[in-house]
Amino acid sequence: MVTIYDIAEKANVSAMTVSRVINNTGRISEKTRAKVKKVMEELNYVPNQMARSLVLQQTRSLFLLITDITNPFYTTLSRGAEDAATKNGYRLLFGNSDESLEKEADYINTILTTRVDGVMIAPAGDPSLPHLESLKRHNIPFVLLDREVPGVDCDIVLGDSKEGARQLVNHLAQQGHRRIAMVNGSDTISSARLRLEGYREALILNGLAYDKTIVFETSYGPRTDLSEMEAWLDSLNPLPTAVVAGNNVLAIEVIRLLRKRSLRIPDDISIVCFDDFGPYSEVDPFMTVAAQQAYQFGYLGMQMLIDRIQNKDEAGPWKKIVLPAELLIRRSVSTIK
Amino acid sequence: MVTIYDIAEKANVSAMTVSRVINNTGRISEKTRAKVKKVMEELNYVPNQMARSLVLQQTRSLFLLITDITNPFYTTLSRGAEDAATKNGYRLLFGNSDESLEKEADYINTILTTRVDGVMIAPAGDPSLPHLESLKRHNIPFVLLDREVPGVDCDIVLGDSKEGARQLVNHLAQQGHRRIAMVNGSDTISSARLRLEGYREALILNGLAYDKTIVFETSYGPRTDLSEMEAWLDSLNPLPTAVVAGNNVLAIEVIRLLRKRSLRIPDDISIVCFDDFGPYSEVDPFMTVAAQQAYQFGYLGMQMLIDRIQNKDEAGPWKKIVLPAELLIRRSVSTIK
DNA sequence: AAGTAAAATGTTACCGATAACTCTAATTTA
DNA sequence: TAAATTAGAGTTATCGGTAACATTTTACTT
Repeated sequence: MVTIYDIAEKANVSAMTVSRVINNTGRISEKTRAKVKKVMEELNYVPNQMARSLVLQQTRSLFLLITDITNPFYTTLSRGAEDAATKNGYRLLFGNSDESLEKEADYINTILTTRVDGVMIAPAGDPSLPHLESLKRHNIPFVLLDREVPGVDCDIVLGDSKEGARQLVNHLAQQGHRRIAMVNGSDTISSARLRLEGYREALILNGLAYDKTIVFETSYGPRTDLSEMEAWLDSLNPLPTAVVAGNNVLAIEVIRLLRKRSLRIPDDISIVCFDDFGPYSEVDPFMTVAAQQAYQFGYLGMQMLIDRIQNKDEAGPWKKIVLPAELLIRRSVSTIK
Repeated sequence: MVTIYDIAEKANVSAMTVSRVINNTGRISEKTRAKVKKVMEELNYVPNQMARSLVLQQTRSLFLLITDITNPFYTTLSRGAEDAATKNGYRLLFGNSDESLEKEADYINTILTTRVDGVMIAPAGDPSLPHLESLKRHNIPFVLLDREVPGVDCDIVLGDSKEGARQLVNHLAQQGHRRIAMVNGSDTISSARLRLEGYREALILNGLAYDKTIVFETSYGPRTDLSEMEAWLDSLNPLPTAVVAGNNVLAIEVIRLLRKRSLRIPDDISIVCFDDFGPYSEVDPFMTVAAQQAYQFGYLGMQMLIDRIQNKDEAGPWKKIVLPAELLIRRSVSTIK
């Protein structure tokens, strides 16, 4: 491995002079600068970021931890985050926790040991609290995405889950649906709680009763085994005329089960969900959704994070951005006379 | 920041003893070990990976560079890579080059300066050559994904692009299509060249002429401006009865343009493409595709990479894995009498 | 009880960079 | 022309760990 000492020796200067050329600091004569640069090229020199970070006590890199890399909500969010990070001269690294607290813990460990300058994180849920406390303890600035965690004060970007759920249910009610089921993410996740609340409130506002036997709670992430969900679905008698899914992944899984039973959508049963399907909705604009501004989640969150990092001393009040969801009416809901 | 020296002082031992406790190396009495561990907990000690990597000359982390984080082919591939990396005790970092040579160069720089142990990379194209040479020069093991780069010898995982394209065209021909257009990725990308070749060969085998005016070449990645593609589409007279898209992203963009013209699929025009849409095909199994084994790309590639890293000295011959594509017939192709 | 092997711990140097300070030669100023 | 700046370098210490070697304890032999 070529080091600044190798360069220094070959160029007949001190290592410090090489460092100055690399970083464009201090005073260097044009002649020496040229000489050093030439040697660097000749030897294919690449600075060692670890050595540098060790002394500088900063890495110029940020971390984005999402819970499902195959979910277009998060990949679109990632693009927003990436754009904002790059624009500000930061390197962005990604991690995927898979909605798992254990994987999240591993990534938190990576984050702490590699001393990144800041973190954007979609927490696995309320039990992520110790992970976030750990970040706090070690003074690593972070921004929460999409999910609040009780007991944690920080900058955060949220979607308006309650209002989004209300819109979905209102739409179904307006189309004449009276028996509306819900498949939702875990109760330990703030957005799931709010979506359930919105669902409930909208039911009542539309003169419908809330019936907890037609609400199924599970994980937001894709599961390998659908049998539990299947058992729940089979237990419903009569079948609901519509299902609200807590996110796009759940919607797909419900659809898979419905297809298995040869139930047609929307003829036999209607379905709506949170989050759009990225570009794939265009292939066939089928699902009626409450679309969230995924790109903005990432972009705005990243701006907040960088802001926080660069003004670490000032420590203004915590900021909270709430982005509204938009109801996109497509073909997955039937009208009931 | 708490260091091993802080621990050492408080526990009344030397820094080396602390290091030994952390790494479970050397001989330590149970009493000291317990004492040191207690102090580490009290002070919330987290090892500094940079300092460690600096002396160990290895990071235990790998890098995966993909070209489109919003493409389900790559996100599914990522999951495969992640699983294989985690299983082997490696940390995996992701980067997204967006099919851009410049962004790729930035990531290569990150890779070199951060001294990761190995890299899996879907190169932006043939012009990625210098980037890969750079990795070689600095002795960083890498595995290529999905795309060959002339002039580079290395381990690689490929899809059978030629055969996949043949299958798509054969299917169209069997359904009676005679005028089959193609929208393809850049000629600087090996998979695009092979897909074009497969398309061409299959045309001829089906007694159809190859007409280069109905082949449009562009980037695989999503573009913000569709006007060029639109102009090409408008120039086609008569309109082809079917379009083969070089990947899923291109298929979506073609569909967007066709919809804009109120052309119905498959009634007015049929479309097929390479790569499936991940779970989203389930929402509405619409598009007939040559599905690639995305997860396997990542998983097998990662295994090769780790193998190469762990047997760096042995240096066996370069390995090449070619994964077949599977034709999934759905509803986007009409039958012409 | 003295000698020795094994176990437990400590010392020193180094990984590759940069900050802070020092030094020398050239240039400016009075 | 001597004194004071200033430009252009170099020296040394340090970031937080670990390897290799050195040393001290402890346990075991005879």
